[in-house]
Amino acid sequence: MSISSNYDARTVENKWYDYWMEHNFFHSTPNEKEPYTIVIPPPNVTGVLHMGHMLNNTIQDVLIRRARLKGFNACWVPGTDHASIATEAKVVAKLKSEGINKPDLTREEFLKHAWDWTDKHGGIILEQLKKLGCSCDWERTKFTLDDDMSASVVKSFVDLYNKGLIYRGYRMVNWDPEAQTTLSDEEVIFEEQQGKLYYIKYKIEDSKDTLTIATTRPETILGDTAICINPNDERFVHLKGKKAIVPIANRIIPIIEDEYVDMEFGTGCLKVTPAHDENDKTLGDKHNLEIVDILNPDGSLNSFGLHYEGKDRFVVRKEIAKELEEKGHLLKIEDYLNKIGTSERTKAVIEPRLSDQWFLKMEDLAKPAIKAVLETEEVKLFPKKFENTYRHWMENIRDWNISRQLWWGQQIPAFYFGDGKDDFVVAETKEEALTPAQKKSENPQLMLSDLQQDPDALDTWFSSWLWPMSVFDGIRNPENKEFQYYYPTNDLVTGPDILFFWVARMIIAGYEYTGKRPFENVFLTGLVRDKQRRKMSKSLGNSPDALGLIDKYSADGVRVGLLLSASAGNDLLFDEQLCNQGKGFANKIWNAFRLIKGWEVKDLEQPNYAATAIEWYDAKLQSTLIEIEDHFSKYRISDALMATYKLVWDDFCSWLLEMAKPAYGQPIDKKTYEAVINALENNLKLLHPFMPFLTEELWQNLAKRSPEEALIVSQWPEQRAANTALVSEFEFASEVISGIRNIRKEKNISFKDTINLSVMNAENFTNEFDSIIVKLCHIETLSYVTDKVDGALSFRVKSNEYFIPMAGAINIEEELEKLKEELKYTEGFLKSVQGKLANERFVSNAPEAVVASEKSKEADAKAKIKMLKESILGLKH
RNA sequence: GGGUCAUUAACUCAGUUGGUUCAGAGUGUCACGUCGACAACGUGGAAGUCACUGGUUCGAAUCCAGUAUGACCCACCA
Repeated sequence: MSISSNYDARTVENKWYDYWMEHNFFHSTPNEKEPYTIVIPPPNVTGVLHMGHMLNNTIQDVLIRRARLKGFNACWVPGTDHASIATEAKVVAKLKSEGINKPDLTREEFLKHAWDWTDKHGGIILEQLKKLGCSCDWERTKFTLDDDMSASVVKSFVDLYNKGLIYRGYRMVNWDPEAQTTLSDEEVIFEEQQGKLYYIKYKIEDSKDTLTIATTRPETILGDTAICINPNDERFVHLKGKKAIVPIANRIIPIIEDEYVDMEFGTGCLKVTPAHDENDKTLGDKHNLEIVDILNPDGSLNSFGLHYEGKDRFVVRKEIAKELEEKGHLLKIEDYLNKIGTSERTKAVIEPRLSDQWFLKMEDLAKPAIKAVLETEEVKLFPKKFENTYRHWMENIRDWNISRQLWWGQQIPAFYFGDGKDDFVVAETKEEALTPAQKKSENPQLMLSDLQQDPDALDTWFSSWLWPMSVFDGIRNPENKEFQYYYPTNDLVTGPDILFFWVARMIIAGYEYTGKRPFENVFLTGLVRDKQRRKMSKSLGNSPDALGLIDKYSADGVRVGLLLSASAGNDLLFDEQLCNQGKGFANKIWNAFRLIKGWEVKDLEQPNYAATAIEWYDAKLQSTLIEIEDHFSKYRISDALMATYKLVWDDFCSWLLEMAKPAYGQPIDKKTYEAVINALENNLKLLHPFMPFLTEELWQNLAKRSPEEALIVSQWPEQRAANTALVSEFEFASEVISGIRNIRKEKNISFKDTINLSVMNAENFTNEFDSIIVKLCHIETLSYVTDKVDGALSFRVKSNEYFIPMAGAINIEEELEKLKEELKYTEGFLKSVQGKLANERFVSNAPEAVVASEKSKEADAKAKIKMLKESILGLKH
């Protein structure tokens, strides 16, 4: 038989994914087993896989596959998000490229286009996740705009409204002039930008006096309705009670007084534009100022902009500065660095704008969610440092603007029957709205056709905050069997960038609707960056093509590469090189398999070395299992992988296989063979969550297996007490082996030549490993001696001394030098230990165990010094 | 402006409540080795005043204070 020395992942990966699907291994239904549930952070329905998705979905798959192996009923619910603003923007742009303007379409026509777009591009990302090996329960795939999901959202809106938590208010909101919708505070990203501060001179009515204000947005003077000064500012006493004239507009506005004005900043005079600034709005309300809104929804000026009407705000800014200058109103312009709010999605500069919107009161809702994370720890964040961020946001939470001037999303279930401020009712459907509307309007003749539904849609996050519940229909039908079984879910894996958008709100919704946490553990992955620490982004072009990587390095290789760099809680610097390491690892395992498969098995006596090797490996596996378990419990996925990596590469391949393998061309005994196969199978189980494809391939190649015996549904190795004594004895033996290898290296003794070894066993070390030492170091005879061997190369492990007789090869000077070095070091070490022990405060204050260990160090060092001195004397003679 | 976190080998990171033989890993690098699973390999080596300055302690990478640098979060200063 011949097996290629290169592992061919491509055909293998497709084959096993199909096999798993065919046998329905990803599908879960409630049963008597304990559930382990993850709901996917739903990616944008029309998005494509990027590195961030690859990372967090690989982690989820690792967790799910491990849980499956550990005997849980593992259920990973996949799905996509309708991403209202992002998707609507894409559809609008696409229509525009076809010469269609959104305002020319009816809602129904537009939605038809949007659904066409979604059907065409939707779900591509889910197909890509399959290539990555994700074992999602595809039968449960959900979309946030599915009928049942939307019904849940509408139901919760009505419910929260009836509880008095949702209200409609005329407020200052964040306006995105490009998408022409409002945004929640969280969707506004502040960016530092180099701007200018314009100093503008205003005339005072019936006076020759002037005053100067400073502003970064000179176009807004057209919306000024007052000038504000600090009442304590002595510089402006003469202005009190006077009126100022707005340049260009020549409107007369009052000069008001308020301590809000910072006398130190700018000129000490503040222009008040209540329509375009939140603070000014507050001032305006306080002083009953007029509100002059100068902007159209698209960011151009309206009729209050006078001759600038129809021009964009940024164009006007330049032109009005020029006009002010020409008319002598502009004193100076300074460079000024300030923070500008921009839209998270469209990047457009946000305008504060007054409008009627829907809000959700957050303060009381947040309380149980604060408690769960910070007090009871019912919900745990990993890494823990995010608890501070969470606390800060939650304790300063503001009401959530949930309405969007978009069509793509759940339409707000509010129905208007008149033009008055309160002429509406909230109900799940228009039909249900009718009776209450008739009552409220005191008009029993009111008909369905008289009701107008609010045109706005809900914020996407107002649907995804229900996700862990709504995917199991827990909002509409909380008593259903599935919801009762799968909820609360176990782990949530997502990025810290949506901690507020999504995670915190899910916790809030979970407690509000079920009184329970939505999940127990939140693992916040780092952001994927490139080697220069830059964020991966489309515009920088530094984000590798996900599928291209899989094609190049195999899905297993990419998974390993990503996880190797994903240390807990840190951003990860992605380096393609690591995927290559993953690919190399797969090849290493493949070749170990090849070696084993190539052995001829016979009914032979098991050699001593093999028996010992196998016993040791079993102990090593057990101690590693404990270590892996610990890493997983702390979500240190990369450490768990590294522990597995070392177990397989170093302990299994480099040690066990070298120890157990028969001489070239010789057969192997059955007992050893079976034990090695068993060891390999255990390794495959540990590796499976990280490298599902390769491991299933080898598993199925090792034996003929029925579908029920597939690796994906096998059992995680049983954990027993580890024989730690054996593990540490082996470490001693491995030091002996290294010592011998070192000497071979230094003296250029080829591995093909046999050598002899004499041991002066001062440590009384077990001879259990002798047969292994003989085998791995190609030793002719191993003997124990009580006296030093003359004319031999030597090395020491603790106070044991090892001799390799080598006529003519000994350089006395060199050997002496080596011994002296070791002596010098050991003496220095002894001195420091004795120093500690001579310190009475140490002896009396330090714990007993620490003192005892120092004493044994002292004894060891003394023994070694004695031995070294004897050796030096021996050589000198 | 407020806050959080970081700073350990060339790179990426571990280092649990201060205390086992002079601080560990992976990668990279260097030397040697192509033979018998694998050169995507094997064996071995080099490489760190634990950012800096003080302090607490018998003992500090670990605790405290300050400084520097960086990252992130929050915030309405015109």
